[in-house]
Amino acid sequence: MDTKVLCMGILYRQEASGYEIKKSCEEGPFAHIHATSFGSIYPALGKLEAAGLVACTAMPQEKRPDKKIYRLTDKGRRTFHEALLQEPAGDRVRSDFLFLLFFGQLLPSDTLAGLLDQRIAWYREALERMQTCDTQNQPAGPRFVHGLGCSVYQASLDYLLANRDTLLSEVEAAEARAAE
Amino acid sequence: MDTKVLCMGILYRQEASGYEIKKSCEEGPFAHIHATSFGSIYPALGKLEAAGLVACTAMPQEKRPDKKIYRLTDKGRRTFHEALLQEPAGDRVRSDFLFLLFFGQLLPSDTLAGLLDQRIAWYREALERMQTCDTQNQPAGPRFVHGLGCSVYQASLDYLLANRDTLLSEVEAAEARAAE
DNA sequence: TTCCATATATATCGGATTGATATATGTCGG
DNA sequence: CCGACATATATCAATCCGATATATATGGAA
Repeated sequence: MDTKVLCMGILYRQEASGYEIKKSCEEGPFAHIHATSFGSIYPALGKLEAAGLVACTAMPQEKRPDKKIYRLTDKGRRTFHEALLQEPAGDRVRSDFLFLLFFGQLLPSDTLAGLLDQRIAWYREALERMQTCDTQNQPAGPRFVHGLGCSVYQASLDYLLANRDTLLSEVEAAEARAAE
Repeated sequence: MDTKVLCMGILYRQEASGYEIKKSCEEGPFAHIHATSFGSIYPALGKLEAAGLVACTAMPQEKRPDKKIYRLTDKGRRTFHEALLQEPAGDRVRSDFLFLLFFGQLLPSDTLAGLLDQRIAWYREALERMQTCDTQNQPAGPRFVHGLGCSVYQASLDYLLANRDTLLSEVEAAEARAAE
């Protein structure tokens, strides 16, 4: 499932520019589902247009670069439906945060505390944003995924709050022993 | 934080071959932390060796290709400690499963049911494996990350079990309406 | 028994992806 | 007034992914 299918999925719901597609993957409904970058999106849109799966209208904007609005064609819609029937690949997660925590006992304890507090703040903000967004008028799929996301983030936050101090005191104790 | 740092981290704990590093990222202690592939690991080990950060011993094996055991050098150890102080990049998640669920109302309901049940089974197996592994003798970092992983997976599983039937009946109802 | 899937083990390659950078300009706060 | 941030597209080197090649052993199914 590559960036082309991701773009088709976003355009399935509403037309958008490359910039707006990126935003959907960062703060919008696809945040925390599929990370991507401009370097993937623009080439993907180009290929989709060449294949007749999306169409593009340039919107001239005063004092800004033209905005190129893409929308899915009928052919694109059919192709997207077929793509949804492919067997999904396994999740791919890459978390520097978890990797660093894994080696937490090698870090200065204040660095570790900073890392934990930063993450706690991040989860709080993410949850607040997610809880204020209106899901009532959405189809069942987005509502389900949204609820799952909230549950998982809440569980992460709860765990961090419950275990932060224990971890820090263990690491501090190890630091004190090493300083002897 | 690229594959080189990942390899150094794994080799920090114990020496290993490229094959074993991959296994650490799939079933071992780094599963669900940092996904990677042979195509990244072998070149990374080559570069680390060229830079004198790891050393390699070829273990001739009867009836099998030589096993190349890598271990971290002192220089590698120092470099790894420095790498841990770098600001971590944000998590990168890519989940075909969540993407498909998002468009659940476009899928045949039996396909959707299969998707959900497969995932439920996957979480159950993952949790079982995780709960049987001994964490008592591990440092604070791995123990903390392990506990976090269990909490998050448990929350996902609970949500799926609690909401599976609701989602399916909503999608089935939509299917019935469409068939009219 | 033969066949096939799985496991051990390294390695490479094309194509996809990342993160940084370039190019413009507007806005908003200090 | 300046720097940070937002809008907007685009490209590029470095890196990464997934498939494939090369060997062989084991264990289960047909």
